[in-house]
Amino acid sequence: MLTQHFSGRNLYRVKAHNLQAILMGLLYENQLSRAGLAKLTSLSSATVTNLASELINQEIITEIDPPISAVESKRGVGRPRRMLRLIPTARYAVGVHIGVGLFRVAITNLHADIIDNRIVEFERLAPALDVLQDIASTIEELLQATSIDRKRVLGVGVGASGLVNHEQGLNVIAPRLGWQNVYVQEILQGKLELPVRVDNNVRAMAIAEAFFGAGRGVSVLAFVYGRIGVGAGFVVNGQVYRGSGAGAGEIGHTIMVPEGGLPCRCGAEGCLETLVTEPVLERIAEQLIQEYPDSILAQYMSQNGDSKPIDRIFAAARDGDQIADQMITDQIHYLGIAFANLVNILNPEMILLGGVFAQGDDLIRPVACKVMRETAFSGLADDVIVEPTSFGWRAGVVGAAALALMDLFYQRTEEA
Amino acid sequence: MLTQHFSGRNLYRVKAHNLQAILMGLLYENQLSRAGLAKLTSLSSATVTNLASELINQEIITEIDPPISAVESKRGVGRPRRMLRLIPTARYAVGVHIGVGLFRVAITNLHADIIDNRIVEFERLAPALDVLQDIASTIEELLQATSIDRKRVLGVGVGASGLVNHEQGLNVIAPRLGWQNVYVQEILQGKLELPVRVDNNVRAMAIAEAFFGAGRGVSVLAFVYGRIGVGAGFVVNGQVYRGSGAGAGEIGHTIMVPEGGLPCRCGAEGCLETLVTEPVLERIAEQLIQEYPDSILAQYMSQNGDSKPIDRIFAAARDGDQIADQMITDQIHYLGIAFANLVNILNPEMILLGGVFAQGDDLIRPVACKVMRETAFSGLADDVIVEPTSFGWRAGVVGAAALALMDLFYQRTEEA
DNA sequence: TATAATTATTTTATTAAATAAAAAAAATAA
DNA sequence: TTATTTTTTTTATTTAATAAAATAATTATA
Repeated sequence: MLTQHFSGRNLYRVKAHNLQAILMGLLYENQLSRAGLAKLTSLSSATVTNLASELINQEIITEIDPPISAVESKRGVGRPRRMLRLIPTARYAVGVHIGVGLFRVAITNLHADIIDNRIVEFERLAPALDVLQDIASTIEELLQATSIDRKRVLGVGVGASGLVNHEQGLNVIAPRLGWQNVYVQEILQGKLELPVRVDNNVRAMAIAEAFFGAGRGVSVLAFVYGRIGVGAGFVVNGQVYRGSGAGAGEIGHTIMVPEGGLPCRCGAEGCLETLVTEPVLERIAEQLIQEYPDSILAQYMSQNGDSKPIDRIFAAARDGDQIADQMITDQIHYLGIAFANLVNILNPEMILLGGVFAQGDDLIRPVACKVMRETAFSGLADDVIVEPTSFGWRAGVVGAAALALMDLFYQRTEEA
Repeated sequence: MLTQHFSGRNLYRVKAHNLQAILMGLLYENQLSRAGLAKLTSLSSATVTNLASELINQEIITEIDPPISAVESKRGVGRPRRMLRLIPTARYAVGVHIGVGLFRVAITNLHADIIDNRIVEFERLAPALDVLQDIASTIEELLQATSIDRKRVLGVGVGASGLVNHEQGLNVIAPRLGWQNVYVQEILQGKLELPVRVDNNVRAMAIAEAFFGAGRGVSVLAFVYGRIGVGAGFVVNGQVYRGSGAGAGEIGHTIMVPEGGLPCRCGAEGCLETLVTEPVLERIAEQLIQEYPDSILAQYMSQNGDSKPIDRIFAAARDGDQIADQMITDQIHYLGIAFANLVNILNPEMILLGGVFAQGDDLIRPVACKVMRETAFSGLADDVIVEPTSFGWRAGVVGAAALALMDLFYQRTEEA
């Protein structure tokens, strides 16, 4: 049952909320005077003074030394303001991104900047418990290596793939790992003496962007990630949108071709995932090089080297291969339609791209945007900002750390 | 810019919030003791006593007379609780549903029960100002007729069709009325001495269901309305979801057939609206009766009488016409896919149907549900509750009144 | 039947927190 | 030098919630 809108506000929760409003204000604006904070939060200046000095005593925020130069940007009459800012190293968070056969662990400061990180491979079908044990050990090792005071570590955020129930910290199903009903939060919390929060990894990336990346201040943000599957995460008015159960954002399984579409591993036919993922693009490229053995594409694909097939496809398209370019255009057309559908339903202000969509941004974005704007209802997509993720391949770990930062620091709701 | 999560909590806002938590609790539970309210809101019983007596003095809530009969349901030891409940007639709200060539006005009490209502036709392409003048006069007339004290009327809610910006009270575009950028709120507020709130009419219906109808207590509610077009409204955790601009819920223009779909009046091809609206079903029925002139469908369609063609189509299907039944199944198949897409993206707990979808509920719902459950990702739709609207044809006006009730009473956020 | 136990509500005194108003601080402008 | 302006801090006050105690109204039990 839903109880949010019945819940009263106790006084200590008011203070906690106001402290967090100040922290969020400083996170968002980077530096702000007490007067500026009072205006932003609509609290009185006296209250801001009090709350700020509390945060200064706790060494979470600090006054910035006044600029020595008199040639300061905009200086007016009156007592000069003293700017406040967060001390980014006051607290830390650990982020864990669980990929397919590989996990990444990073420790970040309050700005979600990575201090140090580890990448560890694991057997794709290893038991969940073994992988989680591995993760726990890696976190311990990372904490040792960075010699960060454990008391300053807020906790661990985990971005897992598949359906994840954030409230229960439960990875309901992760098809590609063969995981089912893994209580990640409980298990990891047992191994580490730290609070743990778990969410879907794409949702975590959306959180990172909404509070620490390109999506700061955006009212409705959609993050769309494509790799082996396609998923989306939404942040609405500074709140993560998770749906009623575990499963908002499964955009990869929206039906694009209701008749005669390719079968998807989910059982349905014509899902977006059958059209625009990394394996799909690779498979089509393989077919094309049979048909056009003299193309740049065929040449690039057969070369030796470390680069992944998808990178070669993008490289071929960039180097003028019409076949590859047309193939990408044809397939990404469907991504554009998916974006239009997203716009029609959710009306986001911004769509950010991750994974292969970010890797091939120069090839993918123009096509997807054009189709989206042509297709969406009555100019609804005209002002939608579409950009690649600001975190590159780090989106996963930064997202997981951001999840911990929001849940355990900036928007913490648990009782003291 | 987005400022919600920076805003501090002033003390008077705390009290206002707690008063509203009590009102929402009583709205939701119908009757509740002070102790029950304390538990629900997590406020102390002393606080509940104080706030409740304030509301009793204002004659907004009242104590229920204790049951005379000793054979009361569940009675335990201890001092018996005194139940509190809303006085539904303490305040009233006016709802206005602007349809195509027809508007409905109703006045409701705090439970969104209709006290009295009017239905007025207007020329479909009449200037917006004339229609709004008509609406204002009808409201005045209704207030006169019911002789309700104007001081007890909270305000007017308006459900308009097309894109509506709630914040600005602006009907951005209403294609079927030829309206563009009509400042409905400003105009009506000028004509009436009452606060006015405007929103999209389907969104208004969602609000009605979420707070006064079948969707009470539902975490994520989607209301899907079909008539001449198809639209949706969402209520998430007791908050209306409106998107970043005016346009969340334009589900009718999501693309169902990306290749070879029928052209839609919106310019795109293969929109849901080209497949499952009232005019589309009628058009296909017309074609079918050419082909099958001896069918029940043909017979019903050619009969004299007042009933609308769509009712005859449904009647034919109900009376065993295979042609009509198959046609409905074929078309509603797409509605099922649209539901699956909605489930994949938003993961609602409940989907409520309005308009033709409610009229033909017995024929439509089983098909749409079946397809939805078969198509949605990994059992995500298994627990989704699908039902027809609990307000029938009143959904529009009740929705508009509900909008006013929420904005101006139960969830009012404006400063005192 | 009297008394104990239980639960709900109200009252009283206290506490937490925000804030208005005044004061102080630190600059520029006249 | 003095006035003005703006920011910050301090002081006194106000608002609102709440803990604890008291009261009320019942059932259970001796």
